[in-house]
Amino acid sequence: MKPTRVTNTIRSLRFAHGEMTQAELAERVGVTRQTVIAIEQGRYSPSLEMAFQIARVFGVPLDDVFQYPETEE
Amino acid sequence: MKPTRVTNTIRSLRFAHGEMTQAELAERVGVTRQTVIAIEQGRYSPSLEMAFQIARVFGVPLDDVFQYPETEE
DNA sequence: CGGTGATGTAAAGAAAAGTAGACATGGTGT
DNA sequence: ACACCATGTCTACTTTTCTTTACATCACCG
Repeated sequence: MKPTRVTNTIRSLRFAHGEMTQAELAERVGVTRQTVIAIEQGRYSPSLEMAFQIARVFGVPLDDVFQYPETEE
Repeated sequence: MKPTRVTNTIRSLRFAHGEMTQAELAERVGVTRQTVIAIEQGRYSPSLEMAFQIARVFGVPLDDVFQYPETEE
């Protein structure tokens, strides 16, 4: 399982939105808590669909949640 | 295989960028031509990582390439 | 006509993402 | 001490994404 290059600010956004728990975010997005943990820790990059859903929960554009660094293979 | 809710403007962007072929886009993004075809046709939504790479090839923000409709479960 | 390049389809399989359940830990509150 | 809750880990499993190969079609050009 290669770690993804995509980083995110989910943890900050959760706290900025009323101490939202991982479980609550998972439920709102429609995935399991396991998945939220893995994404938040950057263990793998989510599907584009899930990325959009997460951004929507926080009411921010996708780029505010996920960042992609310069291409350095 | 449920079709994704995510739509995209890859085809237009390819033509807007000097008649770029699917094969060339695939090579630039680092995936196969098959994958480009499937994404372009919306048969499934790409990984967030690939979405970022495609946007980068065209030099536009991710939202210019991919759109996510209102949540209608 | 024959050849080439761009696009599309299909199937098998590998790889990554996502699920489900069990269990561990640290904090907080009673 | 005990219960509770949020977080995290692990394993095994299913689903989706992506690859590889092969072949079909269409337009264009010689």
